[in-house]
Amino acid sequence: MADVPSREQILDAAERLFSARGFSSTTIKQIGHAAGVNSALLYYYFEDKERLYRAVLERLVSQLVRRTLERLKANASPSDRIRGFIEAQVETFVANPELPRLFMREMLDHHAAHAVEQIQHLAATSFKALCDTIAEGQKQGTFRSDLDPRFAAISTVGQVAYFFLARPAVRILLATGRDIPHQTTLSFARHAADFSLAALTCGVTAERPKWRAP
Amino acid sequence: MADVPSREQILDAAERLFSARGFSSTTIKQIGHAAGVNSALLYYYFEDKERLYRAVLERLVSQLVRRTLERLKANASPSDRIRGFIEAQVETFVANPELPRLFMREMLDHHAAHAVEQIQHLAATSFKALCDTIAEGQKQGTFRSDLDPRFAAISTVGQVAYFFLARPAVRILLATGRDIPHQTTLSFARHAADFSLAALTCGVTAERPKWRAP
DNA sequence: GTCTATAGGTGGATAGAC
DNA sequence: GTCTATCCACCTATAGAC
Repeated sequence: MADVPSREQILDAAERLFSARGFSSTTIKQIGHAAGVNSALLYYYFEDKERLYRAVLERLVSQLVRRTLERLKANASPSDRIRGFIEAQVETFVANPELPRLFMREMLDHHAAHAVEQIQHLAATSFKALCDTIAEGQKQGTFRSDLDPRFAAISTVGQVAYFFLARPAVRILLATGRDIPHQTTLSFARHAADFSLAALTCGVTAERPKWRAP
Repeated sequence: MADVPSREQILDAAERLFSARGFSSTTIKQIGHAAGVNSALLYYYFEDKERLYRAVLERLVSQLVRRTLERLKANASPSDRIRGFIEAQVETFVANPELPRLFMREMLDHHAAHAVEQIQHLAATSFKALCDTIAEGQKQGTFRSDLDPRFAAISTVGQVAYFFLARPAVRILLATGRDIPHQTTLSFARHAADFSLAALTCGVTAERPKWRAP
């Protein structure tokens, strides 16, 4: 708490506040206070509020990309790699509960956007790789081929992301207390993998693709 | 454009702006301008900015609840009702692109929350009803019984919600232009129903449930 | 009902001492 | 590097004329 450089403390505090309250309702003074430094100091390390925000996003996104790509490149069957992808996604979200929220906020705000590049990076790497894995499984005959692999990728990622994003609704539905127990999160991770793989492998036959690029 | 009462115009403008920019970065003056009235008039119709926000949320949530419940109560098989639910969700989101965004923002902000009641209402009615439909399908033997119906409901709702929420990422992945064509949205709706039903019906046997309440 | 004008407060950012 | 003090812009909300 004491020996951490101020710059890091500022980034950590900003990460927490931006994801909890969003960009515009977080004030420079709040961040300074949470980081235990004077708010004027933020301008010593960062040009302005927006640059600070971008620095926070970059740290987080690179982490997610790295972790998910690792698992997808493993030398395993498409099914196992998809399981690995979902595990990596959940692990990253558990370790960094701010990430999905901050990321979703950024997408919601993207019209007045700050960080479209990060989103593009994520979509072009991690998301794309999942997509390719599904397509490979289809080519091998492991997965049913009448699904658009890109749609299937959205479904796979979406259900997990939603679990973490829609916590208030999820908590009510699961009737958990103020917090969702870690065990429940792990159960859902397993469920999500089962659900996606069931959908992907259900009724596999050698029929030709029915979907075409929209 | 001319004969619409000011109150409605204000609500419409507020709905658009709040969902596009969020609560705190939308200003009273922006809303007044977009509604074509003086910003001071907002205080004639609404006590303050937050009450206006709540009024917007209430309108939207009641709409979604009504539409989805209609379909789930129809006198059809669980599979058909789930298809109907997804269709209703997509139709509502298409007709009201602001809804999912505003709703997600509200969930992200729920720590400093304005409208927890609406979220609870939605979770306790629409979401719960989907859950019950899945459980019914399991009891009938149509759906595999080794899935937690609540988890399956989250997966079902989540993939559709994510498609609408993560538009910047989806656009890049699908390589569409600035907008996602309506046809693509319809295709995804069909996909989502196929995906969920495949996952729910895959390998149906008379085995006993493997999941237990978390 | 709808407007003009403005009070009162807060936020981002800078200057400059230490 | 870190702080104090402060400027200016802008935002919510109100007072009061029409």
